[in-house]
Amino acid sequence: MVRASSVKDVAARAGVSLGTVSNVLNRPDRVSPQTRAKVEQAMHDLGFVRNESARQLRAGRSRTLAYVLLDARNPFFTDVAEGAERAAETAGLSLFLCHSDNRASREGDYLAHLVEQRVQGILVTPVDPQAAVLDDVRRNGTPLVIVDRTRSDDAFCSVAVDDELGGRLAVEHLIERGHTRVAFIGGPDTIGQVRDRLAGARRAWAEAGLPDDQLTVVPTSGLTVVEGRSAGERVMGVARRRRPTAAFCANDLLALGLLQQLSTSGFAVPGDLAIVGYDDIEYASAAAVPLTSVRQPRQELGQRAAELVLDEADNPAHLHQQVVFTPELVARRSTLG
Amino acid sequence: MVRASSVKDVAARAGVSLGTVSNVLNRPDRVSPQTRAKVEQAMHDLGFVRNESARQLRAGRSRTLAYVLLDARNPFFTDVAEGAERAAETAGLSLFLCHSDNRASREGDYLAHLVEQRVQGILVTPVDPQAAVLDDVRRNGTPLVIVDRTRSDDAFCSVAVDDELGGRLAVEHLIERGHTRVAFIGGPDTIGQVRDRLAGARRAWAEAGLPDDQLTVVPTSGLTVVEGRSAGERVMGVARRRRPTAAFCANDLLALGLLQQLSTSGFAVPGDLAIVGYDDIEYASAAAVPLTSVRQPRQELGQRAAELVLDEADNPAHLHQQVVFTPELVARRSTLG
DNA sequence: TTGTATGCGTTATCAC
DNA sequence: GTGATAACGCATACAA
Repeated sequence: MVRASSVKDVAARAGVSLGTVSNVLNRPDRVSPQTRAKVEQAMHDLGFVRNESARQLRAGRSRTLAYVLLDARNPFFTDVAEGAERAAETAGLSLFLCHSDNRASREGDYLAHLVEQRVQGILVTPVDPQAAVLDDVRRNGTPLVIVDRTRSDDAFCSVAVDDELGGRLAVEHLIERGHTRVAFIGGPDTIGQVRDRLAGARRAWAEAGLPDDQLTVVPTSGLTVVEGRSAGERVMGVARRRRPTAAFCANDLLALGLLQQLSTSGFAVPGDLAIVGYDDIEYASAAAVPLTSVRQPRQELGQRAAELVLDEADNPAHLHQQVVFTPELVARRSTLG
Repeated sequence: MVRASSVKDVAARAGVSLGTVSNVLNRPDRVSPQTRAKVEQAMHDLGFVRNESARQLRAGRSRTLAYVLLDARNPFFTDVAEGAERAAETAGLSLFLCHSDNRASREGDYLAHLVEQRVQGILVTPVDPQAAVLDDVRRNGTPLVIVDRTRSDDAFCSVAVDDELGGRLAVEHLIERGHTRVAFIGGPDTIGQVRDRLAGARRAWAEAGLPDDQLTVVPTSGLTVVEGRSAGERVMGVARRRRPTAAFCANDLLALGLLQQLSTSGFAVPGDLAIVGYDDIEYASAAAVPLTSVRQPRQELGQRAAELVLDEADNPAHLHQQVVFTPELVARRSTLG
């Protein structure tokens, strides 16, 4: 096909005016059945497809949302995306995914492009929630919602999950199961999520009246399977009578690595060490010993974010809000034996 | 911000004509430094952002590519996307990801929207490579490349990996390691990839002069961890002297499930059963026993696909081509002991 | 019911 | 070096 055909071409072929073709497209009831048939035939013959750019230029707004995410490989984000997708579908919009791959430059490129495209709204899990690029988007009038991060000011809507509560839930569960020596495995503490989960854990520990030094921190340099294995070696290297009887991992990948290391070394889970993970990714329940984990309402997170961005786009009286979801503990064999 | 500002607004504020503003944007060398400074100042003051729709309407083409993929949760596809992303970045384009989630209807919606947007090109791993929706895209003049699937006709460019060769590599490796009773684990055989990998395995088996009935097929109803575990129970339930000494799994998730089942039941890998997986996903090398696996050049797949779609968009003499990449066996402890 | 004219924001061509 | 103007494809207000 040399050139896509336009309403003008359709009009010519159907022997009607350009306005009539437009009416067939947008107010078919105002067109007589015969004329409509003629026009539709012509559209079919020519393989006519609306030009969205022209439409959008005229309408002043587009029919798409976008989610700029940090890591497409992390099931957490794809689940969030799934929730956003559903909300978009309901609103008759398309959702495009943009993978920043944790790189600020790529995130910036995407945001700039999306603003130029005049998308209806942007969801973003930013590399840095404080970064000025986000304010630039706002200045240019594109609605934006921050997902799974929060920002000190309230210049944007945001949706997140209460990580401190998540940490608390994990540790309270372990305390209930009778553990009095627990390891927190996670890091680096530059990650806000890690800090908050640990803070919640500590608070629960203190409230139970347990001595500070029996909740030990085993730092990792990342939230990966490999780091989990290495942490496992450190934890199990401790003399038995001083060794923790349970571990709370800052995410499931760490927990899976830990689990692997233990079974390789002949330790029993939860007999020698009980384990709680975080995120409840699919692999958590599919692990050799199904993992107890803290579940975040991922799809709801995405769905709510999309709803907020649409409200900001449509509702002149829109007010920014910070939505915080409640996590939930899912108990499985790794703590229940 | 009530309304985004346009070149006209900028021109008014800078006290120049609209054409000059355009020159500043597109041919800055034709504008005197003073004028340019004035205009740039005005753009800054107003927070001017180019309207991509108008630009695109004028130019007749957009500056984006899209990849419509089946399953954002599968690391295979996200790696393909990563490769495409790199190629897009090199060409100064943005790549949008569209997640069809294996649903033909959503795939259709996305394709329609992308055609209306007049994107420069579409990469797609389709639910059904033969489906007519793909031809519709072509009829409307949007370049399209099929990724990781092939089609009987050659109406499109496609990039894929030689699955039959992959199956052959896996089985040849096991034969070299001295195995003479092997299980192929995978299914359902409605999936072309599964059929091809098995076909390759059978061919290698026959060429080695081994008896047909010593390559047994253990069917699964999906390519998941859970299915892998259940297959493990079936394989290891066989009396020892008739039991396979090695298994070739149609993908890594199956292999991981199998591995879990074995270690839970006290079997040794590769001592009691050697395992070869397929895809070489990240978790394969991070498994308790690192997995031997067949690696596909995922990023190259995406990169090449993007290059092909750009060639189709730019080059009038473009010819469709079917690119088939060669897989590679990565040997690790699960077969080497 | 159908046709005509206008403008959305940008770019490029052509005078000045 | 700068400014006026037409065109991209569509949707709408209005005229016929």
